Amino acid sequence: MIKRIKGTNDIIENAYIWEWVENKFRNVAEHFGFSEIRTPIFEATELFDRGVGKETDIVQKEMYTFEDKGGRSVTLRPEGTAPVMRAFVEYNLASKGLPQKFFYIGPMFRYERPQAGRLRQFHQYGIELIGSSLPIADVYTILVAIESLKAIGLENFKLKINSTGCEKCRPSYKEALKEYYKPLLDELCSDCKTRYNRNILRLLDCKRDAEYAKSAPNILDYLCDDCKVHFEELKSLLDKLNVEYEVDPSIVRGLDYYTRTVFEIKYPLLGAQDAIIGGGRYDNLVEELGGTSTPSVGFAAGMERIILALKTEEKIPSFQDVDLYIVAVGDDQRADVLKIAKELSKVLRVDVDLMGRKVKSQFKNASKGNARYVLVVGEDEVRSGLYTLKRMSDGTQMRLPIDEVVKTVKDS
RNA sequence: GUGGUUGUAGCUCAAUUGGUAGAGCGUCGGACUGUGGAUCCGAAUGUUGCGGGUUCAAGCCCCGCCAGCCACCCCA
Repeated sequence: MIKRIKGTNDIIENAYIWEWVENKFRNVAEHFGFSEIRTPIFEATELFDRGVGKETDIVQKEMYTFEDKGGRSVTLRPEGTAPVMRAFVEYNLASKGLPQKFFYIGPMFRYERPQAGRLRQFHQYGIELIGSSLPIADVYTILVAIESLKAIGLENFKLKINSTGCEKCRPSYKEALKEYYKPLLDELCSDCKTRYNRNILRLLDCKRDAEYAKSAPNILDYLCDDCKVHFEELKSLLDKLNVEYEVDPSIVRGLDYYTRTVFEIKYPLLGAQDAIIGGGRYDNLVEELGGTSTPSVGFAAGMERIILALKTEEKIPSFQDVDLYIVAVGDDQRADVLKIAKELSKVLRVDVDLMGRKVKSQFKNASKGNARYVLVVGEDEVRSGLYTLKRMSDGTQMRLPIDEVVKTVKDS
């Protein structure tokens, strides 16, 4: 038997949940003035090397990279921001005026060890707000994130924010961290030892060495004046909007492009993979990709994790499969049933028996499929034009002409 | 990539000191020849995750692989 690839999923009975969540998110993004962008699933490898950062774990060990038949190095996208920004630069979208606001929903690929809430093909919903350096843009982005979660009825999530500074102040902070950790180096875990040189910021969110991180220097004490003002304004705006948040200096994103604001929305009930949204500001990314410097903010939301969270709150709506199941009493009525189904399918969700079942089994089938109504088509009905309509919730029956049937089913 | 743990019917699980695989649910059919969700009766279904080894005999013991889950790691 051929089985699915490790770390991938087939969405079979839950597809309607996905559709429902996607529609809610799409709707929120559009109501905040974002328009959808669809970029390719694979890109030149160089895009992620430069955008996400060569030293990041994503690029170092998690990308699906291969050579195509033309000898190009190609990579299945591990995240959505770099491709959107590539398109922004490639089509010179800045010329249409700023800001540009995009959202996307689609599959991403990372070669990781799978576990619940972490897949090799997973799906993200995200937005990019391109062109504004002001804190109101950060807040707007955070609002879209929160309103998206609220739109699907999610409640037990927590917003955490932090600032990672900019190219002016981050170096001095990194120095301070190196000073702090230098004498501790021997006691750190092996991962942290390599991170010490490669990306010292990541020492802060290591779970094993969390104790050391507690008394480590705090980035907020090292911010330059501009970054400090930006962060203060962000917080005061959030306060004015009554958005609850927690400042958490251990929030360090794993992608190199972040500057200043970073935030995470956590859903603690999910266990180890509890970050359902991650985002922040990336003021240098456009320039890194060869465009003219354009400050931007955005976030990415993990669809699988959000749907898991939704399940813990039992907020998933039930799905009504069928409005009207049309029963053929005898084989002579099969064609009549098809004819009626063809017409009514224009306005109702209909279903019919395709297995040659007897009346009783057709009813059983209608029940199983949660049909709200059953229409019985027998010799009598065809002759008189008066069809038997049964409401399944209480079993009441009536005889009606077809247009009355449609009206009754639609109006209830 | 590291460590731990699990893998038996579509699902949840059972199978004595190794003795040749079973129950509930679900599916399908019948009781009810034009009426569902209840009840009763009946039926079908497994290369015991895969491959090898030990043994007269392996679901059970041993080795390898694969997959799921948990933690690390990573991050959404």
